[in-house]
Amino acid sequence: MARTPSVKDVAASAGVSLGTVSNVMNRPEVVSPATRERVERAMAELGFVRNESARQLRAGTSRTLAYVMLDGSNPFFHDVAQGIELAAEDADLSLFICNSNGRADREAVHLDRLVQQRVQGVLITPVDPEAAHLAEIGRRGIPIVIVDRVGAGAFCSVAVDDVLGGRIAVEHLAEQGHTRVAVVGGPESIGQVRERLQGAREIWAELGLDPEGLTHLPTAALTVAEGRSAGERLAGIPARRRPTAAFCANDLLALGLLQQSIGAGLRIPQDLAIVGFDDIDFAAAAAVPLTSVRQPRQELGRAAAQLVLDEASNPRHEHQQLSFVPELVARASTVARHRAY
Amino acid sequence: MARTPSVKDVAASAGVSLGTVSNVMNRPEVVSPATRERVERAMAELGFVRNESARQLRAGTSRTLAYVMLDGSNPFFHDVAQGIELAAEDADLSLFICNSNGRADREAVHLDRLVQQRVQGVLITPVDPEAAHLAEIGRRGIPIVIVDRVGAGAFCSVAVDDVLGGRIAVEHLAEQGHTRVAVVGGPESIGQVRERLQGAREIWAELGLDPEGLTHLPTAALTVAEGRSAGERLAGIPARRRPTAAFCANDLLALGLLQQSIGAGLRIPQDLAIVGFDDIDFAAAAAVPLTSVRQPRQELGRAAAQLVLDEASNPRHEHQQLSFVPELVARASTVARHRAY
DNA sequence: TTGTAAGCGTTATCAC
DNA sequence: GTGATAACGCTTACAA
Repeated sequence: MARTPSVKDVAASAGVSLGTVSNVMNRPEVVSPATRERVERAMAELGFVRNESARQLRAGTSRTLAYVMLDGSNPFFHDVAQGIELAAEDADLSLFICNSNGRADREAVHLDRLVQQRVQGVLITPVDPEAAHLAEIGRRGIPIVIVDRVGAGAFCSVAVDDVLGGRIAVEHLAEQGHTRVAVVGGPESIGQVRERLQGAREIWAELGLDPEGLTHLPTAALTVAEGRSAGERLAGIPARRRPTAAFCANDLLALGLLQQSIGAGLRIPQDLAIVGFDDIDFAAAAAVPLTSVRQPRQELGRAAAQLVLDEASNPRHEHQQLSFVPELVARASTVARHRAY
Repeated sequence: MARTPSVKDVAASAGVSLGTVSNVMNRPEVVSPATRERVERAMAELGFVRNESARQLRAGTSRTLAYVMLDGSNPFFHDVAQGIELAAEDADLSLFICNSNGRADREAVHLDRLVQQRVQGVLITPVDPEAAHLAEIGRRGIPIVIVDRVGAGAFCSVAVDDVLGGRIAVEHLAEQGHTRVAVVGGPESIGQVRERLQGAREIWAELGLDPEGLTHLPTAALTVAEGRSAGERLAGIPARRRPTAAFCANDLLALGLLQQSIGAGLRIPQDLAIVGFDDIDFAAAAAVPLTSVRQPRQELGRAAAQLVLDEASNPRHEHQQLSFVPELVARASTVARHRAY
């Protein structure tokens, strides 16, 4: 198979100069219709396709955005990515999707590569928003936006108010009359976990409920398996002290807890009410549809992409912390006789 | 912020020539330890990072693979992508992930872009493996591997045997004593659906069961919502003709059907047994853990990546159709008193 | 061991 | 309206 044709080949084939071919692609209005058509025909015949690397080299920057997600096994992040992709498309950019899987070292490796690619901007849900390698990217002049976490001010960020999310989840449970509630989630090294927990505690205190009634059930990760394990520990608590409701730090935990509880013969929500967080599609699809604190997943991604693009192109860009308001979506896992879906 | 430093800057700063800097990066053994160290210090001081576009331009090809998935909302494809990513990493390549969302036009747009990027290879779960734009890529000399679908022979492909998958699913149900089984899935424009259905019919005939006993419940898509809708239609069938088991063309359908059925008060599997396909993580996490035909998702991706890399680098490469054997994972949705998980 | 120079494909700035 | 030419940053012969 012959080398793929370049502008030079097209120029030769059309009997024009190289610059004219470039003009046909980039400023067609400046070239006469006749030659333009001739060039276009040549391009079609040869099967010419622009070489993006050459373009990038010339332009100094790629036509690419990147998203480094925190956990590829959580659909939440893919929904965020989907939102980013839509915005990227509108700007005619490609999107690199990477997955740190919660590991700082993987994250650093990905970022390294992205800098080499000279991506126009980096969107990231970081393992640790304070990490040095993030600041490093920023110092390089590459726009960077923190997603689903509030940045330190050194970067733009897009997130929902996790404290508020924790508040509305627990407030909802309190409204249903629960006085013993477990907050399920961990590790606390994850900022989202800390803040959702904090919100839960705040509202509990404000409602004047017995501090003993709110317990924290720590988990090692935000996974379905950990949710199941939390369910087992919950079942081990003596009945008169056992929480009648659980607020899980994300939907995966909630789904695991739901499964374990149903398997153990509990009725949801009569014996145990459950609230998740994120409102991934599978939350609504559960056997007992899951009440969840909704994050506008795609919107989060889209907004983040717009911020990064603004930073990339607007010289007067100022960093901003975008905060979305989370919303409680009540379903059957907390409200008896709720419509199934 | 100053322009990001180039090899030239490093060379100047280290007091060596440009070629030497390049040697430090690409054949360090050929340069003396002293100068090497000097160059490395200069690189660190300036914060030098290779420009990947320039490298690519020179090399003629990028260090990038691409995966075009069929449905971003189905975790199955993300698991495949994860397998690809692992293999890509081993080969020190980056991975572009695109999503056609089942639309041929989006697929074509993505492929266009990937050709412009001069990706080393394309992995794709195509809307239609016979589509002209696929052949086009191949003609360009870009290695291409069909994932989760058997290619026409013009390409490599990696898939499980979907016909066999359909067979083992329905055979399992027959073994449980079911004589009225619904096969849920569509549209039939999707090859996977056709073949799984075909397998179901084959084994049904071979087992000598009443042909009337196997019905096809078509759906408009392979989604949770369509699964629910199928459940409603199922419920509408008069009890003495109503299937006692359902084989769904994928897990999303099965999850939707499961949810709807439980909501309608059916006991699973006593009133309705359900088998899915893919064995995504959420299948095991369902309230009634879902029996499913397991595809080795990561393995599929990994194998596909290896094929594409072989095609990219091995001049004596020959196209091959890799076929994995699907495996039934029996859980509580078909087997009463099955361990919960 | 190190330096020099050509070239990858594109775009933009000039003359013509 | 069109053509020649330099430049982007890197790699790799080949020369010193």
